[in-house]
Amino acid sequence: MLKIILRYGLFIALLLLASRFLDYGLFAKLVSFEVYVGVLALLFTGLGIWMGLRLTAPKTVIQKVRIPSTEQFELDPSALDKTGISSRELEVLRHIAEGKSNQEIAESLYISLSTVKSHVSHIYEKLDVKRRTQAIQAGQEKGLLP
Amino acid sequence: MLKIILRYGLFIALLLLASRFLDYGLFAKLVSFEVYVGVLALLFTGLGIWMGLRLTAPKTVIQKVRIPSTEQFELDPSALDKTGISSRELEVLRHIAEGKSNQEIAESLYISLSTVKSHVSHIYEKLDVKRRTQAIQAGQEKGLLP
DNA sequence: ATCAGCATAGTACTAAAGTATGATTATGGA
DNA sequence: TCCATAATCATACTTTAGTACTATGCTGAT
Repeated sequence: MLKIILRYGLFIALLLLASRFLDYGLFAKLVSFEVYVGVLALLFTGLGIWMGLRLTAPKTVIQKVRIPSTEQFELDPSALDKTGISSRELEVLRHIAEGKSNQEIAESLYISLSTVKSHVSHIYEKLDVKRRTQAIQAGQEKGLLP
Repeated sequence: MLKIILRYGLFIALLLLASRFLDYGLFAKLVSFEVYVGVLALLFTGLGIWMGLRLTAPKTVIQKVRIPSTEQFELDPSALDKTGISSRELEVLRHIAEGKSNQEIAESLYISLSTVKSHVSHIYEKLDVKRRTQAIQAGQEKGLLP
């Protein structure tokens, strides 16, 4: 940010220096003073636009960051007691919400498919649902999932 | 957009006219030519920045619209074009996100199970996923689902 | 008028998901 | 210490989900 401003200052200084050598006097016979000012105006307007975009670019980045995160999720601690979901079950539930298959969850957690199925069934009982898609919904509503 | 450009053109023209009356001659005894050019440069740079911001303002508006969508969901219309999801497919996707089985969706929409499966498969292709849980995720990320 | 895409439906198959039951080990709390 | 519960695993089974075709009628755009 500061670098850009410094560079820009340097650029202006250089232009002013240049104008001392290539000043209006040289163009006086070619173009009118008005045209000279006009060209200058357009030149610096373009520069301004470029600068403006450069300076506001960071804002865009901030907004790009904000959209995906939509605030940071934090687990509702009371939800665990209310539902009776254990820590391991919560872990499995999170993997379910990420769209993983039971097999993939098993591999992620280094446990067998049977164990995952067992956890999953318990989760369904505790959340009072019948399918994993419903478990995702229920988990979100109860503050177990983002 | 065009209005802004026209207004800007008019503004330049007025400035040029003004420069004819208040031209350098009047300031010659007060400031050097370099300073005159410098002031002009700064002036038009400022104008350029303002213009640049004006011209890129629509981008900001789009982002402002997307942020409150966290509270009240409204479908991102461009998401349909981007993904190629049809209206019927979107309907099915919504039922999936509600945790319904294919059979239940079929009954809700008064169509056969085959048709639901057909829609679901097309949804998976278009969202580039393999399971309904992933479809829910993708749908939310792409602005198709709340 | 043709053609791409949508919505519908079917069959046949494979792969996951889900249910039921039983068993072992470890652990924290009454 | 004993017991409930969590975490693990297994087997056998049923139900859904998902894939891969094929097919038909309809509509909107070229």
